[in-house]
Amino acid sequence: MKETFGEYIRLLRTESGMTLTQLAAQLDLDSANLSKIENNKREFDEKRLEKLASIFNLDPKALRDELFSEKFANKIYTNCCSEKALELAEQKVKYLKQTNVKQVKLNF
Amino acid sequence: MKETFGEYIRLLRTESGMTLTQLAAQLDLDSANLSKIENNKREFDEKRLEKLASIFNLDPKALRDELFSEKFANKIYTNCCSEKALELAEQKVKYLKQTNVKQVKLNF
DNA sequence: ATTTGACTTGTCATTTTTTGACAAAAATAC
DNA sequence: GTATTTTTGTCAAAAAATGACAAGTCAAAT
Repeated sequence: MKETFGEYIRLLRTESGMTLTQLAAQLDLDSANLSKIENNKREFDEKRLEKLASIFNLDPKALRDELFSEKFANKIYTNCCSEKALELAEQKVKYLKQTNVKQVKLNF
Repeated sequence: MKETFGEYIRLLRTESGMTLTQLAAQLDLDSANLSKIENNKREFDEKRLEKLASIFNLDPKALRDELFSEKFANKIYTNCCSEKALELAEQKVKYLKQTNVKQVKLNF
């Protein structure tokens, strides 16, 4: 059972005793928007992943997986597709890697 | 081992002896753009899922899962995040459902 | 060799979505 | 009370997806 990415950030932030404004500044972000992120009203932008990781001394790779898992879960939750999509995705990743399909990079 | 969504459409189409133009017309889509979809250069638009399912007599639910799994796999493949994200996503979906978090609907 | 039909690729204006920014309202602390 | 922190709403600007069309390749048929 995992919290959302926003809840995770909030946890990290409050544990380290920072205010929204303080963390937002470090992330080069408006505090109002960080608030929305923590409350699942906005997505955390990929481009701030590295900075977030370094602020809290987290493994950037792991954090990236956290962020994308968030996006996947969100997709499933709000688009009435089943968890089966996740299993299928696992197969597809294998297929893509094996065949080296040139795939366009899409933005979620 | 699964083909991409585009390859799947192409399979369905050629098996039923249709041309790009014919299928595109049924999907209310430009044939050039359908070509791109089949070649993984564009995404298939969600709003055409129902129509696609009915044309080929497929289960709309299953087709939807196929489409989203495609998006997930694509994300992982082009964004250097690991398959771990899929497992994490599974947990998160459970969490979201359990806590009924109000989540914004985001577009991938 | 030319035509025809099927498919591919590139481009671009329009539309849609996301983002950053700011103001103002709640909530919380002092 | 006032100050600080957080939340919410809004909106213009930026970014991304989409539809549309022109021009290209290729193979088969004649």
